Amino acid sequence: MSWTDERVEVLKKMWGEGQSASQIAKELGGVTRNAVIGKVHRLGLSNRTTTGAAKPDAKAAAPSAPKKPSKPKAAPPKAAAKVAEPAPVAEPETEVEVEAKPIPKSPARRAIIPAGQPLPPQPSNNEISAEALAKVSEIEKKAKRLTLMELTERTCKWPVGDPATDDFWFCGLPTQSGKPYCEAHVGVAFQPMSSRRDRKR
DNA sequence: CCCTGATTCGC
DNA sequence: GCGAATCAGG
Repeated sequence: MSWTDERVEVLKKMWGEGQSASQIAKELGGVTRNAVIGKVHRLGLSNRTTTGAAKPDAKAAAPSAPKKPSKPKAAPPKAAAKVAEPAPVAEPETEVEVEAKPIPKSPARRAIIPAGQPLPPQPSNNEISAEALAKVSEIEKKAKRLTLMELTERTCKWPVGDPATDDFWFCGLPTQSGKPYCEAHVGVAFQPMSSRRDRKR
């Protein structure tokens, strides 16, 4: 695989969105996360302040080559700008000036749940600790939002949203330990059967 | 152990 | 330029 313009585009986009290198690699396919990281660095976009990492001195000591500030090249000859630019169909338009940039987000709410389908383990307001619930909604902001295909053995499989809706995804955060869910979701998924007071014993 | 990104260096 | 190997941190 090679770094075509499209692939670089995806790389830039996802990296900008804060996706991890491994996720980007999976998305692109045919490359490892190392490749992605290498490319990211070569492209010059690196800083993102996530997990600390940067040890110039370790095994191979070759510190005599400082950084060279990349030259700001402007005006790439290649036609770019295809990001979400739909339908270049021939249009009898007289004005090309269309600066209307509506938010691409159009949540068409239609929460329709197929009857008879077992609902996902969404936390009902039962006896789940308020803390756990709060924690859940908290981490859902940071969820990886994986699709079904992207789930692995160690990604949280907690479903979020309605399966019948567009915004349905899986948490995707790292599982805590052999559990199918991340820490926060484990908290609400596995209730320590508390309500079971020793009835007759 | 799992993950993360950073760096080096042979290709 | 590329990315596996390696390192280092969480």
